[in-house]
Parts: sequence; structure tokens; C-alpha cells
Amino acid sequence: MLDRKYIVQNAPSIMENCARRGVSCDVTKIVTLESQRLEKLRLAEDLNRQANETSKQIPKAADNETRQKLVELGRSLREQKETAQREHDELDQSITEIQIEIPNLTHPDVPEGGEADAKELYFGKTPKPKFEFAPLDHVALGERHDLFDFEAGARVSGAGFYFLKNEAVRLDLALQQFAISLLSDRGFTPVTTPDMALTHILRGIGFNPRGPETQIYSIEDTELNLVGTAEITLGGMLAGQTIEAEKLPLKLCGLSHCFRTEAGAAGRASKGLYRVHQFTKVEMFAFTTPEQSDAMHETMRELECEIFDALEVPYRVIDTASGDLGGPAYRKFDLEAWMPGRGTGGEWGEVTSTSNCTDYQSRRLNVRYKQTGQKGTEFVHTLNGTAVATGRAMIAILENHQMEDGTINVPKVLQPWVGKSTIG
RNA sequence: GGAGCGGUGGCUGAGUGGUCGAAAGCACCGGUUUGCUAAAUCGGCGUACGGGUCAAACUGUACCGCAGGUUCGAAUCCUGUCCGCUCCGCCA
Repeated sequence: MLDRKYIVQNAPSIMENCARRGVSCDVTKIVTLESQRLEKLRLAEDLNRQANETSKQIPKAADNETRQKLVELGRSLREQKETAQREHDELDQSITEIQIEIPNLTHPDVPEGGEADAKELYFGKTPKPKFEFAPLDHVALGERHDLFDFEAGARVSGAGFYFLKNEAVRLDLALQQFAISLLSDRGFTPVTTPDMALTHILRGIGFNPRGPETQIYSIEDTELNLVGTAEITLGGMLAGQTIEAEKLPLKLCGLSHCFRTEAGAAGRASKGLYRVHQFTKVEMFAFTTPEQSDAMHETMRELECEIFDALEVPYRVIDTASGDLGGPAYRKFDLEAWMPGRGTGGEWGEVTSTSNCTDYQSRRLNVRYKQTGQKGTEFVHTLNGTAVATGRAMIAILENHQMEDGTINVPKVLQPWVGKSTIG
């Protein structure tokens, strides 16, 4: 959420930014409402001050008559104040409604447009495989090697759930181990996180769990929701806290299950593991100063590349276009892996993404930092990035590493944990 | 799930409906002094938003989990809610 004062001062450029993202927000209305609101606020404060003064005189009033008069005056002042306050609150509410829809600012280098306008930045070290045979998709490969059970998943939990079996389980765990080990070596503190979080935390991160188009599962009669990503819990870890500037950047990597309703995704290409209601993910998260966040974003992007280079998976990195950025993101890089089994002849499929959310989340969660020796606090910047989402990574690994004889090579870095070099 | 207790400043922890923005201690910052990784002593020490100033000084409002209510006046009373703790039950 953008600062209100900032909105008022920079309304034209914010409108421009909204237009760039294809979001319509009545920013000018905020400017008008805000000045009315401040007027009401001053009025209410003034009336309140008078009421305070009046009530302070009452204990000193000796005789009953002056006392009674003061009480009357106080009552009247309070009533006037309450009216002004109510009017203020209504204005405040209207402003917040608009304000909450305003997306974060956008990095100047972000390409303009929608999904198709994303800018291809570069490719990974591993070239696309050249098959001398018709490659199978991961679902077929899974059947062949008894790796998944989608039917049982549907029977037990409904469509979109699955069981992993045999080497798929080893691969799933291996990917987690690999990512956590690598990130620990790079100064990220590993944490396992709750898979549920309170509604206000989700809101702070920029989700609206109880809204009409939510992707979030909520537990009825409680404030709990199943998390869609550890970004929620990792960001929430420091909600309301003030961090000493020397401790920044604070780098975490969290392991969690992720739950998504995928509402509205019915009918979209969703075969197999690609679009599911539950998966496992190792997530990077960082709290930084404003000066550090761009560099940290680069770092996260590089780490994602390093991981997928190590997994020997071909990929490309794209700079997501303005219209395709989520509300909280200032800039977002997606890493898309080559998936030979998707579509006809293979397609790119998103496997990780990293966003710089600047102070959008920290304002809502109230995470600040303080420079020692200096007065006051500032909002931190937050960044998140997928290290590995095991399901989608597995798709890429299985489909790219399949051999003509139907066997599948296990990437070297995972072999210690998988316990073999070949599946089948 | 049942019962009870509790949420106060960076932390610990007082607080009778009226000068409480809130005692005290710790921590922290500054001064003094004795002089050896420290002790003693004095002073300062919340946050947000607004006014004020070159900048300060100064000043207004709000904030004692959150939201309502009662009252001239609420940290203090009432209701709801969220969170936490303890005990019991259940359980990996």
C-alpha cells in the first residue's frame, strides 16, 4: 500500500503508473477526499481539545451549579466531536478503499504491456534437449515408472491433489535438501514455517484471503488460512517489528507447503503436476534497506539461475511486463523452464519468480528499521523469490532428462539424496 | 473440546474513573568522579501524525492487543473479538 501523503503529492505519476499496469484507480478522488478528511480531523481534534479542557475543570468546580454547566458543555462538545469524527471515518474508509487497489510503483526498466510483452533477458547454461524420439510428458513418464498417483489423489482429496511415489518422493526431498543446503551456504537462514497464517498477515503481504476471487483456502470460523506460499509467513515473521539497520539485509529461506484453490483455472492447461492445489516450496525472503533492495533482487535472480543450472534444466529468464505484475511487486523476474512435454513440441513453463516489493508489504505489516544513533524509523524493503517449487521443478527434470530407452537421468547434484543416477 | 488467567513503553513490571504518556527496575544515551576490561553518581530516554522554526526550542492530537459501548472524563467500568499462558481432556 502506498503512503497516502505520497499519493497526494504524486497523484499524476501514480495515475500514470496505474495506466502502465492496466489498473484503473481513481487517484484524483483520493486527493479531494484526503483534504476533506484532514479538515474533519482538525475539527474533531479541536473539539476534543475543548472537551478535554472542560472535563479537567470539573473536579475543581466547587459548587454544583457550575459543575452541572460544565458537564452540559462537555456533553455537547463530545457530541459535536463524535459527529466530526464519524464524518472523518467515512471519508477515511472511502479513501482506503481506493488506496488498497493502487499497485506498487514500477521499476523504470520494466517492459510495458501484458503477459506477451515480457522481456526475455537471457537463457540458462543448459541447452534445450534434442530428442531423436518422441519425448513423453511427465505424466506418461510417471506412469511408466510409477511416480505419481493422480487418481488416488482425486479419490482422497479431489481433483488437483496427488500422491508422489518411489523416486518422485526421493526427488521431491532431494530438491528441498539441495535448495536449503545451497541457500544456507549463501547466508540465508533456513526456517520451516507454519503452513497456516492469520488473515491480517495475508492482507499485509497483499493477499485478500476472504475476497471473492481468492486463491487462498480459509478455515471457517477462525482467522486461519492455508498459506499459498511461505512468502506470507516469512514476511509476517517480523510484522510490527523494528530491525536495527546493521542487521540488514536479513535473508531467510523457508520451507513450506503451499495451498492454492486455483479458482478460475479450470480448463487451463493443467495436466499433471503443473497446476495443483498443494505443493512444496523452498522460498527465499529478504528484508533490506531501500538502498539494498535492487541488488538483493539481482542476487535472488542469480540464485534461481544457479539452482536451475545445477539441475541441468534449460530455462529462460524474463522481466515481467507492467500489466502482469501483481499489486505488491515493483519488479518481477520469472524463470521459465523448458518443458518438452507441454503443448506440442514443448513450452516454457514458469518454475520460479522473484519480486522486489519495495515498501509495499512493510507498510501494511509495519516492518521498520532503525539506524543506530538516528531518530525515527523507516520501512524496510521486502523481496521474495522461489528457490525451488518441487512439483514444477520435477516436471522439468523428468521431461528434459528422459532417454530414448525410457530411463531418466537424475541431475548430479541430486544424486546423493535420490540415491541413484538413473530412474528406471 | 472444557476451565481459569492474562495482553501496559526496547525488555521486566506497577497502576484507586479525573494533572497517567503512564511508577519502579533493566537496557540505552550524555555529564561528573574515582582511574585499569568496571563501579559510583547526576541527567536524559516511547511512537505516529499535525502546527511551529533555517534548524531547534516549543506545541496540538492519538496510542496501555483490537473494535465498539458507558461517562463531562476510561489503561482503569461494560460488550465483543483476536492472540497468548496455565490446567484438564484428546492426540502424532
